[in-house]
Amino acid sequence: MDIRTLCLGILSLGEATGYEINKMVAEGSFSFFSQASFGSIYPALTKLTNEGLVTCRAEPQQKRPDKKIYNLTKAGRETLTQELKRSPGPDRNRSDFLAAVLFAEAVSPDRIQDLIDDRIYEHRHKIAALEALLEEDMSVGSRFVVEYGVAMQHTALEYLQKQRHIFDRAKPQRAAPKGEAKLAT
Amino acid sequence: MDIRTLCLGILSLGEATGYEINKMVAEGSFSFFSQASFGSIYPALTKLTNEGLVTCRAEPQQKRPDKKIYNLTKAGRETLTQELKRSPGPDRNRSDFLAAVLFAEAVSPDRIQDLIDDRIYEHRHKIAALEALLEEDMSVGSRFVVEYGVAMQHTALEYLQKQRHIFDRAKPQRAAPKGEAKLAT
DNA sequence: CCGCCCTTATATCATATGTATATATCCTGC
DNA sequence: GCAGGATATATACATATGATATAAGGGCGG
Repeated sequence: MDIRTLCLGILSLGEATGYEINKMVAEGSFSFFSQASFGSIYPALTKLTNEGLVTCRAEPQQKRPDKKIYNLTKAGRETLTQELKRSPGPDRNRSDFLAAVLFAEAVSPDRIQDLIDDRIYEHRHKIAALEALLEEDMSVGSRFVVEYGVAMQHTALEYLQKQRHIFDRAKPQRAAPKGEAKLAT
Repeated sequence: MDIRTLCLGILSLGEATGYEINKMVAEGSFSFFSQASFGSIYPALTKLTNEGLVTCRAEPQQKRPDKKIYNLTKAGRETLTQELKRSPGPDRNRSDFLAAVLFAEAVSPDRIQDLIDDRIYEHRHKIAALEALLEEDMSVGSRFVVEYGVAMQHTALEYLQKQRHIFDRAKPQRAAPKGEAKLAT
């Protein structure tokens, strides 16, 4: 799903400005499954406006750039519906933490415990933040997504707590993990 | 973590060609936490070679382009070690599935059950593939990463199985999930 | 037994995206 | 009183993705 479709989807839930979309994606409940920034959101909204998939209404503000409030058009809603008919691509998870653990094993094994302990601390904070968010009112879909996030965070936390000692006496290992197995799909 | 550092990390586990690195990242145990393709790997290796962080040795082949086998240099190993001293950035998870569920709620609620059922099917396959992979020999770090993946897949599967009916009678909802809550970090 | 697709192996190009910065003002906390 | 963050848009630059090119061999179905 590209940023254009993401913007279409967010606007299907109600009008918004580019700034608000960025906030939702960067820190709101959308931050679980998407990621985008000004540099991609503003151009995407401009393009969508030119293509007639969204409308843009400027609201003047004092001593500040005009708010540009975007709304989905009928054509935009149809484009989104078409897009959702296609089966979603696979998840793409990027974790510098897991990479760091795997590489630290070969290069600086002393670092692994710190890496894991810091991560446990972060998971606890994230879980607290998500559970606070769940107190608020939200749609069935939003709650589904946030609770999904909570479940994943809990699993990661428990895994790290259980496994944190497995590297204790491990010597640096040089055996290359092979990529033969067909996991992808 | 950029692709350059990823390549450095993979090469710290043993020499490899660009093609092999791609395979590891696309389908091997690295596919859990990273992703990259030819278009980024080949330029990264070329740049690393020019900077003296890796060496490149060409191995002639018959009727096929020469294999270019890359090795980490001492400088490369030091650069990687330095990089690993910095605390890893937050995970970035992109899930078209979760986005589709959230957006389908507003635009085509009938689609949600199919989306979830397809996803349950995919999770079961992925778990089977990962458990097969665990039968093989691998380093402590690789096993740590793959088992982490299995745990996450199990949680996602169970969550979907438990929650798959919550959308049953849900009407399309328009309430915009707000991005106010401070989750990010 | 012929075509089609997959694998091996490199490489590049157009486009999409992320990072950092620019601009300008107000508010909050120290 | 001032640093830093929030509000709000925008763009330049570097990097990443996805598709395509080249070239040959093997396997499999029709």
